Amino acid sequence: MSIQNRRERERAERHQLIIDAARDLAEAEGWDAVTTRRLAEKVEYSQPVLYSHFKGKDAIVRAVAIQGCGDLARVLRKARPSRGESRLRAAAEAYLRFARERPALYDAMFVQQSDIPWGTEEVPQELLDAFGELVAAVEPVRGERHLEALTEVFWSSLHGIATLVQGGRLRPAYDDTRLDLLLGALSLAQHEDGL
Amino acid sequence: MSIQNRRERERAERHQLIIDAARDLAEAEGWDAVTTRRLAEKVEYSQPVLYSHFKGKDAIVRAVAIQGCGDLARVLRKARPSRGESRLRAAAEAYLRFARERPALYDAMFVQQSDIPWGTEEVPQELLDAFGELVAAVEPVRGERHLEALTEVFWSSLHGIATLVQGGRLRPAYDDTRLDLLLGALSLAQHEDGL
DNA sequence: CTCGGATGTCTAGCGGTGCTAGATTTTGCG
DNA sequence: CGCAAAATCTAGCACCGCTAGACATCCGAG
Repeated sequence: MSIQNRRERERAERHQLIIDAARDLAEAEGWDAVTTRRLAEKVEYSQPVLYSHFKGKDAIVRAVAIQGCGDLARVLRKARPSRGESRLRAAAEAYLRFARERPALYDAMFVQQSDIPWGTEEVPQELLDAFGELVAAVEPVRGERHLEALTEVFWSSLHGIATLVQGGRLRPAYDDTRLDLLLGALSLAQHEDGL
Repeated sequence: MSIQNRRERERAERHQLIIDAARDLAEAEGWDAVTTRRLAEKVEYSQPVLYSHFKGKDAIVRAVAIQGCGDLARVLRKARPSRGESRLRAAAEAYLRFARERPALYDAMFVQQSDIPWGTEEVPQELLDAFGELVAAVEPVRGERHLEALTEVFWSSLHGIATLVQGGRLRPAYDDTRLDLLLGALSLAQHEDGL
């Protein structure tokens, strides 16, 4: 009984150790550097141990991605607008900061294709949480518009900006103007001049 | 002299043959299926021939991507609004259709990271053309806003939608509503009710 | 305390990848 | 024809994800 528990606990710890090592290695050197050999060396076990925890390399990346969604949800929840700032802007800035500061993690979450069931069935709770935070940020400006679809537009725009910036495909000089324009467009406020 | 010309011509033809084969193979079976061995087999040469034309596999993908930008530019140029439709909508629909119908090509162009100099120096003309078409589509709704930055927002939103839809991360049921909301937000027109 | 089976871990290897050195064939000219 | 030069191929390297089977460790029964 207790022995069983100890083994399960140790196993769970090692499971998390693998996930952390994969994420750290990816953030330090990119996902190309995350090979099963290097990962095994980093956790100080041989390769087959990885496969006793995960079905394959993809499953490890998937685990990193899902936990990353949890991180993103937390970041968005803590993103509260400073005085005079809209909640929408606070969320947008937090989202883009997350993508900028943790590009490899963001890549695993939303760029690399994976068989995470984003569809209707069995969506990870972490992703629902993150999306829920975006919904909450959009709600104040929703007006008469469809809340979930509008949130998808908001998310898509942020995602597009994040990935195109990361790839060096947008001009850094426009970073601020671009965000202002997006927030102005999504808000119901009539586009005031002078910006 | 003439022999030289003939050789150069044959070489150019084979250069293009490789690019076409890579694109076709990617569109048929995904980029994972594009290995140097399979590609060499498809063009009926051995692997080293590929390396006499391109520095490496990345360079082949890059060539495919750049020519894809030319395709996109052409598609956007031909996208003329039907009666009652805004030019912005025509461009958006053409862009999303391109991404949907040629996902592998789109992936090479804007998702896979590459060292194409998107920055200031030496941007491929094809990309400038494509971006120019987007600028032209945005111009009518620009108002007092910064044209290039607004176009970047438009592009980013389309790109975000295209990639998230491709990854199955957005709900297909909202496809139409989502686009309506985006176009409504970007247009200066006050968001009319009933949609 | 010993021993045997279950559990856990490792070594070694398979078929694949991108890429390249050196051998080999083809080419075109004197 | 003979032969240099150009073009092309064969064969191999180091690495990849993954796994079968050998080996080590552990725990409980006698």
